[in-house]
Amino acid sequence: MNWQDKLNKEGLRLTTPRRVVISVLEAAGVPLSPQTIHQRSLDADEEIGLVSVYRTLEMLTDLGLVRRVHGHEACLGYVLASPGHHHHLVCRSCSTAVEFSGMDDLSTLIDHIQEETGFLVDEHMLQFSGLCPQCRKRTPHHDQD
Amino acid sequence: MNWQDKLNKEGLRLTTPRRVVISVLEAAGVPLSPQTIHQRSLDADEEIGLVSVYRTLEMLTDLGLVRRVHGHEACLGYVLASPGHHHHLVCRSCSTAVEFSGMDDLSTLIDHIQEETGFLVDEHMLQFSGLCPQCRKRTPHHDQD
DNA sequence: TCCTTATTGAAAATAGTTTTCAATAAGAAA
DNA sequence: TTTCTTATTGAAAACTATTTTCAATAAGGA
Ligand SMILES: [Mn+2]
Ligand SMILES: [Mn+2]
Ligand SMILES: [Zn+2]
Ligand SMILES: [Zn+2]
Repeated sequence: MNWQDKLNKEGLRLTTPRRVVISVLEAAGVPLSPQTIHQRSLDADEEIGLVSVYRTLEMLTDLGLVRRVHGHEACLGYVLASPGHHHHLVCRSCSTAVEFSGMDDLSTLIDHIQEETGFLVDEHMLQFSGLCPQCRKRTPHHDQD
Repeated sequence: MNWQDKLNKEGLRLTTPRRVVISVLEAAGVPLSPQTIHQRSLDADEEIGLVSVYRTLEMLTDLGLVRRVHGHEACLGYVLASPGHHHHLVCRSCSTAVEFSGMDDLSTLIDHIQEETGFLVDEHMLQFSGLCPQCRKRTPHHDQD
């Protein structure tokens, strides 16, 4: 299903600002902040308002089509996300972001935590960072620690 | 080692604002925002500046004595942290935060991700939320889903 | 007790995000 | 295609969070 249908199905309209935000995110493939998305759309001679960037990101996040990616310190930005439960792995050198599920290993961990703490665990946030294959080549090797 | 020594060891001074921030965090046991910490210190008749709260939190975070806790949407706040690598589990009802390590299960997951993606994974952020034992009792039961 | 300097806090500056509201344009219907 | 409804836009203002500046203060070693 294309973007037009995805939005119309929800009674939403595929407008120029929304088209532009989506295409900037598609072209980037790395997490981008609202400001950066806005700047890149201006660079592409698409004069949309920063407010619309915020509103589009919120809307797409609600639909599960975009996801926030966080670092230890702050929110790194927004990336297009495929539907369903998964997590992101971000390269600390070039910011390339890839998705993974990791369901099986995590459920083992969650079971252990529930037993140890007595908590009922129903939500989690998990993100990894490291070096992508390309950036590993450029960086001097370290032995695994 | 007490707080006095922990700070002096680094050439830092244990001042009134720092003492107050620490005692508010100790009394709370749940993640608190800078604003909340400031308000609670005023409530306790300790008139410190909000700026000092920010500066103290940054300093303690750098020393690894305090940790930021995040939700999917935003930063939930700061909690005292024991030294070393671990994660937090936060109750979505009463905000109680407990620590856990989960090293073993995670390293299995990390190995899988490294094999699948070719990334070198060297950092991660993992946080769980759910219901603590007390809050489970107060809440109508749901079967595990 | 003295002295050095790390630290404080009021104020201003900066940054990020949300609200408001009249004008506009998407897309369903005719 | 044209019309009509209303979801959406964007400039401006409001709001909130955080950082910087700098003269005054106080921590703690000497
Ligand atoms: Mn998961
Ligand atoms: Mn870990
Ligand atoms: Zn990379
Ligand atoms: Zn609870």
